[in-house]
Amino acid sequence: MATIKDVAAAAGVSVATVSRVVNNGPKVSAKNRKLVKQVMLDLGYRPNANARALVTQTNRTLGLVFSELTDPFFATLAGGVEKIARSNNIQLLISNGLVSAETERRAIETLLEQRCESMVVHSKALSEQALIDYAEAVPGLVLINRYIPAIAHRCVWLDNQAGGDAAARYLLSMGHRNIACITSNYDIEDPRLRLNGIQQALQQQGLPLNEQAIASAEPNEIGGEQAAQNLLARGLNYTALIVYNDAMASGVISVLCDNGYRVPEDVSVVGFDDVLLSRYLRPKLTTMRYPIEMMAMEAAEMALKLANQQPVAALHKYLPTLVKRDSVAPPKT
Amino acid sequence: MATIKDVAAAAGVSVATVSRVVNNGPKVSAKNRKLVKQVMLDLGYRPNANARALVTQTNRTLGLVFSELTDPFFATLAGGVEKIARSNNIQLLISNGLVSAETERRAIETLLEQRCESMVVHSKALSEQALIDYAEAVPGLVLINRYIPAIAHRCVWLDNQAGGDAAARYLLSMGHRNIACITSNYDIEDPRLRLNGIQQALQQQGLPLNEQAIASAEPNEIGGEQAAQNLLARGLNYTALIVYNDAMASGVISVLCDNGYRVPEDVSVVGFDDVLLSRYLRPKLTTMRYPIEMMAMEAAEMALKLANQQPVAALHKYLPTLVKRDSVAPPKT
DNA sequence: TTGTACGCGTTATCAA
DNA sequence: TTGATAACGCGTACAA
Repeated sequence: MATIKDVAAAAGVSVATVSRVVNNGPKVSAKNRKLVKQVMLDLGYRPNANARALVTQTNRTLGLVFSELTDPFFATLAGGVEKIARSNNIQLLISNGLVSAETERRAIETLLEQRCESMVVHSKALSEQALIDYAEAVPGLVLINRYIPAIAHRCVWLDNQAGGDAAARYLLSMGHRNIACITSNYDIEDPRLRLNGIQQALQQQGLPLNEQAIASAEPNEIGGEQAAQNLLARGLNYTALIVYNDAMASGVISVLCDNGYRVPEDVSVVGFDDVLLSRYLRPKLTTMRYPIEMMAMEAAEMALKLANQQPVAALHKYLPTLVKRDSVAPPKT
Repeated sequence: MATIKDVAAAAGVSVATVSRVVNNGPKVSAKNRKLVKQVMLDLGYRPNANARALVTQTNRTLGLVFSELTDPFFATLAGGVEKIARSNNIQLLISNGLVSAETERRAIETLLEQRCESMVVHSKALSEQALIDYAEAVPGLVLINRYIPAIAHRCVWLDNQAGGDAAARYLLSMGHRNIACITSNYDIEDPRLRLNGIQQALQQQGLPLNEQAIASAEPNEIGGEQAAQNLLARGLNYTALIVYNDAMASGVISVLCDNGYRVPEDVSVVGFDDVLLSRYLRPKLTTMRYPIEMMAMEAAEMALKLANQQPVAALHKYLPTLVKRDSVAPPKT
């Protein structure tokens, strides 16, 4: 591929002049500008971003580390980040963190090697200290969906416990007393916090949430099917189910229907996330809205600002809100 | 951030030695190797990928240009590419092409400036000639979901016409004679080809496909709803609908249900893509499977190989296959 | 086994 | 308005 030298030689000018026209520099004669532009076109010249990054010490790149492109929830997250990157003319570099601490670390390291000045990181497995260290090393790093007090202003997160609480309260207010949970079997804090919230709401009514009433599996459609089957196998006598996310909920409803249970007449179901899917399930899914796109956009904007030494607000906490649709009804009496 | 010089100075060795241990070079004493490694750790040294790319003339980066991270179909595509990139230890650079020729061009140009040696490109708006030119300039470029005869070996694509044909044939074989289409209003070849296939199958039975029986809208859930409403407004007297994709189909079914039509008892519906969603819709959606993840993986592998001057097969054509689920039944007589 | 020095493609400084 | 030229951080002949 043609370099700036090739262009300079072919145009009979110095590399400095070429560089000036490339960067719309001020001091270059109209004649030369036109000439150089033509030569660039002829030679198919494109400035080498690597060389440029080397000397300018900045590469207009936003790194995103997260786990699963294919999951609608994460896709929405990535979409939000991408929007901000694009509107700021910033390249998007994606690094997959899967779920393990080791891969998450590698994902961040890779981004570090690329010297991308801003990053939004979705990390569940890395320790708080590790993340704090990274945040210190990279001014433009912001955490999404995780709250670490020591670096609170670098975190954009959702109050999961409040979400669990709100879901449970809603069901209670509808008259449900036999409530079961289907949760994620990932060893991260989100499911624990949501469960805490649920438990708290139930306890306030003097209702326990015992082990028997909790089934866990992978947080996707298949997992939802499995967990629902397990619950069924134990003899289902609950009137309502709080499910970890909408993907699982779709699997749950599917199994419920296949086994002759009507939703919501026999069993009510509440999801979490409000992924697009939930509007097209039948019945339409009642769920806790997780404003992930907005959060992702804010995280990306923060990352860009921080990398530019601009200040950001101190608190970026979001609350899930209840979206009432058709999957909840009062229990049969 | 610490450079190789810093490390060399701190360790009291030359940059060459440091470089050797970074790259696991052969000739360096165990003592020095250990020493340097320790210093790198202390200083938090990370090799600068830009500088490295500059000298090695390769940056282990795979560029992906496509339109919509948020769309499950494209998310699956991106997921396939990501898998291959990750398993080959290659960075993923994402460039958004939206739908216009101009943005698609810019997306590719950006990747070009990054000097990523392999790219998988999903371009619908760019002209054949423009893509041929790019393919010539970048040996590791492969096109996905598009077929250009002149560079056939660089294309991974689906036979859309065969898909339309198969869907229509299936409906015909079930006894349907009044078939309508809901299609995408994007000005690209895919909807045209699928429609051609449908028309061809119908004509073989002496059935016309007139304008009245075609409604178009954006290829997503909302678009599906709108198109279905339009069809309804015209007075729906069809027994079966072939819909451009599963997302639209979910919107279509939703509107149908809301208006008292039962699927499939009153109206049969066939989708396209076999996105995960289709398994969780009620009724489960009968659809044409678009093996997009497999195709994306192949495209990524090809791109990597081509960038490495390794040969690839001449033909990469895929056929959609019918997935029978519950949204099609014989017409009422 | 180790170190010196050049070049990768740019930008930016300083003279001219 | 233009042109030499010194960085930027790294890999790698080549020499020691």
